[in-house]
Amino acid sequence: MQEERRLAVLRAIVEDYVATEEPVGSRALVERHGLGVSPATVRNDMAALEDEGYITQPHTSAGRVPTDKGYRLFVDRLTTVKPMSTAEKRAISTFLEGAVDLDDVVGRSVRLLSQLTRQVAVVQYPTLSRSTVRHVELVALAPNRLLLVLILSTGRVEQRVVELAEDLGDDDLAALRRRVNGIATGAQISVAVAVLRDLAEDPHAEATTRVVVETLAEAMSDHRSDERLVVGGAANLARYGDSFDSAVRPLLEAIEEHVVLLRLLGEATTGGLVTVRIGAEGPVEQLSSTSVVTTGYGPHDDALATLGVVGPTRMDYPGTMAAVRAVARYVSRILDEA
Amino acid sequence: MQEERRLAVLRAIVEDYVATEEPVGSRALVERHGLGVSPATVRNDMAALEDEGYITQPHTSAGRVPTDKGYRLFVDRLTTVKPMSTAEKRAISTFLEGAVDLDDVVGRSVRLLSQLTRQVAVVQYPTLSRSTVRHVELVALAPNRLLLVLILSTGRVEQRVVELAEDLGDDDLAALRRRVNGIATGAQISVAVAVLRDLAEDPHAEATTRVVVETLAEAMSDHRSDERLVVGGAANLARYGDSFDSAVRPLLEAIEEHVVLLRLLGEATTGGLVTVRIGAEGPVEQLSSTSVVTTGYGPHDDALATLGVVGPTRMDYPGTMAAVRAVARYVSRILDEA
DNA sequence: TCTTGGCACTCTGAACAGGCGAGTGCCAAC
DNA sequence: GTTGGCACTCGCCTGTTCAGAGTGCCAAGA
Repeated sequence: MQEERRLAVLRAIVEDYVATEEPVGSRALVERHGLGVSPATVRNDMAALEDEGYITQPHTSAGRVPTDKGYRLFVDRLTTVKPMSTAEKRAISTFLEGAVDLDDVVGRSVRLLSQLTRQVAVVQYPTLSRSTVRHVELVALAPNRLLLVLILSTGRVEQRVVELAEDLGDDDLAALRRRVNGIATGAQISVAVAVLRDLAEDPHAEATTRVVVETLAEAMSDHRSDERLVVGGAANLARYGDSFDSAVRPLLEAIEEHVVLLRLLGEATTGGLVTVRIGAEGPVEQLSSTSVVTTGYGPHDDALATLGVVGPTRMDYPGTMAAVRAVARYVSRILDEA
Repeated sequence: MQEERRLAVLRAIVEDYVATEEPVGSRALVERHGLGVSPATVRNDMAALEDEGYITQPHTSAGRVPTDKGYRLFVDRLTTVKPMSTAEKRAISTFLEGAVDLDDVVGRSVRLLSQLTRQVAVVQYPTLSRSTVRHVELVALAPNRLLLVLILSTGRVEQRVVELAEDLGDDDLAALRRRVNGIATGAQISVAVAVLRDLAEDPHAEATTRVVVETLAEAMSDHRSDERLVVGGAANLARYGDSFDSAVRPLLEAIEEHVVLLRLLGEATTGGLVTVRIGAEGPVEQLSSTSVVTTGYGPHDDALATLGVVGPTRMDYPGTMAAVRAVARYVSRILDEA
């Protein structure tokens, strides 16, 4: 039972610190939370918690602040992800409902997430590799220039221009279009790429066919698109105010470097599970004072990509986790419909 | 001739202040620039410049700092936009050369511009209204669902999904495709929209045709796309360091609010002219300590959109103007080719 | 009439000292 | 195991001092 109270004290410390951004002392703690014991008792508990590494004091005669380990315990054992209110749910769903295409869905998600959490939001575009080809279109820009348009099941559109060695008639173009679509349409990207590559290397095939097919395969396997992501809510960084150098600067730099952000997002998790990485647990050492809350999303509960929030270790974990989970769920549903 | 020297003094003050970020005093001035006169003389000139409002001192017994008016004079009369070195030119051109599509061109331009200027770069997508339709593609997702893909001369692709009241056979689809392309392909957006709208309102036309045509017209006239822009180099804000609240915060907020940024970019200028708006000259009062350097770009010297840089009033104007102009020129050339 | 050296003056920013208060740790009593 | 009491430790705030940078102005010189 002391054990229980100690955890209550830790939870109270975390909550107060997140709210006030100031080290929290024993007196304030008993006053604000109805702990039913005296400050002295709380002090004993605090001393114990400090011994175990869950909290520290910035300096003697200051209140206590949670450590990364403290936040970790808080998230693992003390957090019940609070469900969103129905009003919030409705707001989310109407906000996302109006999207006209994939870009729009992603854009809206970032904005929504950053506004809900008042933090920096990151949304990764759905991966190509697991999606299927919906249609390939070939448009003649000139007799010897072709625009390839690749439309995927996720709603993404890729385009490439190819120069041909020789002019191509309308009939040839139509035949090529039929052929390519015969191969690719409906197939999974990975499969389509393999077949197209084979054809591209077939010495019996026409040069024109080969270059077109090769470019298509390239466009499909181009991992640039896997790595596309959108960031929003950078203005929320302004609220950091203090700790500019230690927190804001590296984060701003990470935001520019999408490669770093991708590492930060990590693997997509499925089934409504939310991943929380606290401080130095993350893969980027410059960001040792920021936490990352992510989850996967995609149609049919297939985690095609990751979305989440980056913020100070001192953040409202329950609220952020709830928001991330909710947005992922609604975005997935929208992708279902499309 | 004193007049001349005074201007030299102003130029020296601006250059030194931009370089050191510190108020510049009379002694430092004569030492660093070979002005050939004594500090006392410079002091007299400074007093005159201050009377005329070109410089101020933050407080008595500090050096001088240029005012907005001072920067204005500097830009108007004292600046010779220094041409880029051939190495820089080549770097720019190879960096932009590798772009595969419009998104890529825009993305690379932002990155390039922000790296060249070490500032926040903004690139607006080419406007729809002046571009022409290259091709319209209709893809049957299901018998009663159609994906419309609209390909424009600028390389932009718009897509929409329409639900049809009744199923559509392959032949009907092909006929519709021919018809729509007959109307739109090659036409200017504004013309195409007008014709399509007419058809959409024609009571004799089939319902299916009408809904498709209507959606297309909508996609074409959708001004969302005019307003799309990409921002990069926010990490450079970290270099502000001081003046966080007065400069960085409002800028971060503006970066999120694309509407504000669009106002900030203003009208696109043609013919290699670079617009410079200094401090409060701009339309956004929160950004009274930031300057904006912009120019128009587009194929065939047709200013379809604006691109530029946002930074502190205390910036390297000659260098920034040169970079903005150079990037605009190269991007325009690339759009020419496409 | 412009330039220059000299000099008194002003103001900022850094460094330092002292007092206040929040918060702790420990101990003895319950 | 809990509680009240008490001495103690620091960080923060305030006030003061001081050096340095830079100015404005004046009188002398070109």
